[in-house]
Amino acid sequence: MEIGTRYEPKGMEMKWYKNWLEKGYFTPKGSGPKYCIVIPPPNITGRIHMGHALNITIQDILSRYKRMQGFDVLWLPGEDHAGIATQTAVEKFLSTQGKSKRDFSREEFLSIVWDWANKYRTEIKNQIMSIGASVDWTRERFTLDEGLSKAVRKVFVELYKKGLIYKGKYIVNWCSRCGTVLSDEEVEYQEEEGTLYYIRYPIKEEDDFVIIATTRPETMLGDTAVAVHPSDDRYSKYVGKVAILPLVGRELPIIADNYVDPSFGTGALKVTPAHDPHDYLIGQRHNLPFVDIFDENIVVNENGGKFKGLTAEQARKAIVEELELQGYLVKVEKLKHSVGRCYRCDTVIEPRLMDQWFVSMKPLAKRATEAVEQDEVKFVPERWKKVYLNWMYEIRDWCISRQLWWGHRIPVWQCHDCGHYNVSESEITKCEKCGGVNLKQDEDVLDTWFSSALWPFSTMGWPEKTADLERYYPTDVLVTGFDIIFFWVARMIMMGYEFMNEKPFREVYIHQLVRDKYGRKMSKSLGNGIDPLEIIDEYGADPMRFTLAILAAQGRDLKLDVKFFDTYKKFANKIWNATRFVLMNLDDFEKLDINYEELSLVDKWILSRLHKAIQKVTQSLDSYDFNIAAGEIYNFFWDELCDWYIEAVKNRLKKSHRRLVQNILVYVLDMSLRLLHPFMPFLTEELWTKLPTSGESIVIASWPKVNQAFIDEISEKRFNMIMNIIRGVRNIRAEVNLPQSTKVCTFVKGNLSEEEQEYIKFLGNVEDIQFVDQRPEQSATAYVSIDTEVYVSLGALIDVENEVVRLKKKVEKLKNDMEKFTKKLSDENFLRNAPEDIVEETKEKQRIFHEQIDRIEQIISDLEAKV
RNA sequence: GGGUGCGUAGCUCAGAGGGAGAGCGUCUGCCUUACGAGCAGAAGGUCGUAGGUUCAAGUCCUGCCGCACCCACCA
Repeated sequence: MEIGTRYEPKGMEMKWYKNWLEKGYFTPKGSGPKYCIVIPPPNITGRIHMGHALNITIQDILSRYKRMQGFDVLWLPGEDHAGIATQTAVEKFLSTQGKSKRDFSREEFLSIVWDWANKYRTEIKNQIMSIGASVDWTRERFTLDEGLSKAVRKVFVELYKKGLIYKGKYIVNWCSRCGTVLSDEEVEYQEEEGTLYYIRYPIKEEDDFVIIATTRPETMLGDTAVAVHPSDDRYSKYVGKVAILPLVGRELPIIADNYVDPSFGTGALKVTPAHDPHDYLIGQRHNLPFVDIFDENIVVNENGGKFKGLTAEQARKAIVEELELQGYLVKVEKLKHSVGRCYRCDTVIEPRLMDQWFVSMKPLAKRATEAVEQDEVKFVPERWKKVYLNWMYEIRDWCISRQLWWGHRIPVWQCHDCGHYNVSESEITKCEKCGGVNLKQDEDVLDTWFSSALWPFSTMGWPEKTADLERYYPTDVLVTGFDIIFFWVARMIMMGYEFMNEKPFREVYIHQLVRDKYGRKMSKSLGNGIDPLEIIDEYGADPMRFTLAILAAQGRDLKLDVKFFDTYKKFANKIWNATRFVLMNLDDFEKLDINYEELSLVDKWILSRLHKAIQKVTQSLDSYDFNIAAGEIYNFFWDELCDWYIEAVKNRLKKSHRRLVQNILVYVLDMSLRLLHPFMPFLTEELWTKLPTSGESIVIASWPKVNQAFIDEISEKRFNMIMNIIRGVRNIRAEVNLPQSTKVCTFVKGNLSEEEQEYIKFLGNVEDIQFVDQRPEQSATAYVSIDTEVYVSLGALIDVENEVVRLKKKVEKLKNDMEKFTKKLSDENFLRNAPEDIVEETKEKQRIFHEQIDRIEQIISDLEAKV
């Protein structure tokens, strides 16, 4: 069968993907041992990025590997409606058309977002397909599907009934751009250079004052107290007195509270209970008034008097000017402090006192914490366990209401007559408490992560008792990045135990974050993103996948440089051409029952190497060491199979060994392609199906098993020697500047079989091998071991001085290496304490070095005698 | 303040108790009929630093120096 001369991924990939879908390989059969992964649903905000590509590649490697191992694999796909992110994206889109959300009713706006969602879902689906993901599309889910929405409502209602959901007025994080509150996790803190303002607050009816320090002078409009530490002598005389708020005139009690740090600023704190979480607590403790000075756009409201209508920033400027003018401003200092910003739009977060819905987390956290402590749910790499646990130990309540339109509307109908919250899974028209019909559903939607938390079971049909839940829950592994351990992983574990009474997954594999080649986060603003679709287009999905896999060591970051893709595209091409070579030599192929004893040395060598590779790849995949698995197959295929085995058998294919060699080649190639398939599904399918021994599809081919009978240390050792002899011969040619195409003659002291001589002649480009008792004149030393020495006849080309220098260098190196062993062996403690096999091994190595050095030194002194 | 990870070849990174590895880059040869997206050969490292454990330390422990990051606090 003929194939083209170059690896060309275009066209080939989608052809196979369609074929796989038609054959239904990705839909599990529903019987036998199962393996299940649910995909982390991508947001429908746009294109997938490299992080998704890595995430999907890893899951696909696992899925395909397990499928080949005979597991009934379900990899369940879907997308996330991504509340804030999507609404922001749509609003941005509308603004390019000169429109805004306010131009539409809620229903109209939602219909626009639904169009958007449908469009991007299709696009993302295509993108996932183009990577080659073997997901079961017949089970695709979306977080806003009716079924999943039902699950969301049921969970809300049940948590409410258990008293784990409550509504209350607390300080929350407000993003004025998004127009919604955020959970604590959605706020990202950054160190920023700020200013600390020292302001004089006069004492009422006294000619005295206290100085407070603040980074946010504008919030003084909402001050309702001044606080000092109870044991701060500097201020004890003021406690109980009243300060006058400059510019405003409000009377502020001076109170003592332990929260105040006497060493910060002046040790006196202005208390703004409505705009700072700590001040809020102080306000509660001391029963202070709460004065909210901002509206929803963080513009000063009527409580700000003459500053009304100014943004926070403008207000700060105006207030500072005014303070200075009136002599209240004492001094300003630079101060580094951290500022919270919205994780979606980077707007500065304003703490505000608002009435919101919360989930009480401590009760939910209990089992989810124990489960991870006891490794019922295991983190890989293990260090993330600690990160998870630390967060769980300190868990705080979760603000789940969002002032958005896009999402799951909160299933609460408040009665206008009696104020009762009617919490219900379905629309309610009559108040269950007072019977009134004046009900209004809560305007807010739920945090997008609320539905994500249910993903492992809601996608399988919960709350119905479905066959899928029965069979596939709990899932086997969750593959995700560390950045969403708190957002998502922790919450899934909590919800899984709460509603399924069972963990959602046995293991959590945490992979790296993909960064650019300088280690920076890939972002739109930096323009340093690498678009997986462009990479697929230019290099192919298989090389991209292989690149990501081989870089996926268990670290924190994956620094990605586009040039890596080129390297592994070359590898794909190598696989392509190696297969092409094999196929070109199969015109008269006939399958043989191979008798191992009949095999030649190279055959035994490659089979041994193959089975060791099978072992290593299998073990590495079992432990999520994708980089090791990929590296192993890369080296085996390129170095051993292509550069040695195929090179060696080129000659043998012409001879009477042809049949046998064809069979070994096909076998080794077949097994190699299977090992490669999880990494490079398209290429391996394309090539494997062309092999004479192949079946219907490599997707459903069985995973290679290690056959101990093929592991043959003796043949490996012997062929290793042959390789070293050949390298030695080539080396000498390079040393004396002979082209490798120049045939040379060699002399051998020792024993080599006919077959071994054949390899040396063919691969070393050696014309003739003569056996001798000692080194002949005018020859260079290519190889020296205890029982075998190989010399290359150079005739007049030999430069004795050069040869001496070369050998001396070699001896030097050998001596250096031997030194370590000699040292060890002369150490009594080593001999006494080291395990016997190590001592023996060391002695043996030392002996080998010693003899080699002896031999070469003798050769050197012979040569020197002649000069 | 609490925690995590990382310092190994010029670059990017593997390796985690017994002779320092890969890819890229560099240098030298090769128009060898599968592949120049290739083949052969070579140069290049006191494994951040100081101690400790051990017969034996890139590898385990401790301190230090650098670089990232997470959590909490930040008037």
